[in-house]
Amino acid sequence: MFFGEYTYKVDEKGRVPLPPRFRRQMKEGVILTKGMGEKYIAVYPVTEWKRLSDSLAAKVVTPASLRRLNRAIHGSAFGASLDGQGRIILPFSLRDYSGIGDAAIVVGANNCVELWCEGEWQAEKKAAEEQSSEIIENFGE
Amino acid sequence: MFFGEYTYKVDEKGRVPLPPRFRRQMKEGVILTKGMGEKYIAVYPVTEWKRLSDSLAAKVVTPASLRRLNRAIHGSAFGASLDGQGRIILPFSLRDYSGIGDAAIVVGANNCVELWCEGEWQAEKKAAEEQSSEIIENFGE
DNA sequence: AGGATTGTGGGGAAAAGTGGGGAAAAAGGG
DNA sequence: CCCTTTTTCCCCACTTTTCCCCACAATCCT
Repeated sequence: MFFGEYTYKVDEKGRVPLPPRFRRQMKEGVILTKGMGEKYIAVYPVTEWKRLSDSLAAKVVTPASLRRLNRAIHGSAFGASLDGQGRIILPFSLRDYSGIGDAAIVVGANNCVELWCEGEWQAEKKAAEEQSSEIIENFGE
Repeated sequence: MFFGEYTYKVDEKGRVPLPPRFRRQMKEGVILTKGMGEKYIAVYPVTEWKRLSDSLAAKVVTPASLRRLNRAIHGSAFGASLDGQGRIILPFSLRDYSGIGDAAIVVGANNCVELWCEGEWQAEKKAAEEQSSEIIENFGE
């Protein structure tokens, strides 16, 4: 279970530290992918990734749209592991996609960790705030 | 069950004592989140937080808004535990959000504890006072 | 009044953030 | 095919921050 919001620098080599609390669950390595929908980088522990990947494989036989999703997800996936300081290296293609420059917002999102650039993250938070207030209002029913 | 209103100082390191009566229920650690709607910090015992988190996951249906709500809730949640003196450390982002400076109002609110800054708390109390009479009138139905 | 508990503050050890150097591996050219 | 150049990756080191413990003073309870 991941939660919390942290800000880290990205050094010249494209390395980003992950919060110490997250590291134990990522000892076995991680998978980096493009986020779905919004522009961020998703970081899955390998065990969690396998779960998702398997559940997708079970459904992928017929529908073309699912095959396409499957291809998109796996095609842009990178394996990575933490170095001695608990950092991962971001492939350039993902850094470019997400807009992350020399700083990254690291967000715990339950079963995965998300990396955002400052601007996109602010916009997302604002959007979430507007949307969630209405969800919460209707929550009692 | 938490109730009562207390005022504590926040020291230079961002530490706030919790009332001794609350501490036993928080031995296992707590989760700090932004309050919903008004600007305060909510403090949940971990067991209570899991209950809420689960019931929320069960209710939300559509994937897009689920992702966003999931992110909003987990992203603004922080784990913490009491030190030897019964204090917790407030992350800077939450202190900033709530407007809490060097003093905090600690309010027991049944299943969680709320931390308010002086100004917001006075405004909230006043608003509650004006509304409460009519709320109570309609409560039986 | 005395003891125990609590609010408040600070100091020191440990860990985390950040940056850089060097060895191994990969790529490229002769 | 081998040597040179570049890139990658791992380890080391420094600085800052965090966290845990101890200490004093005020308050509450008996």
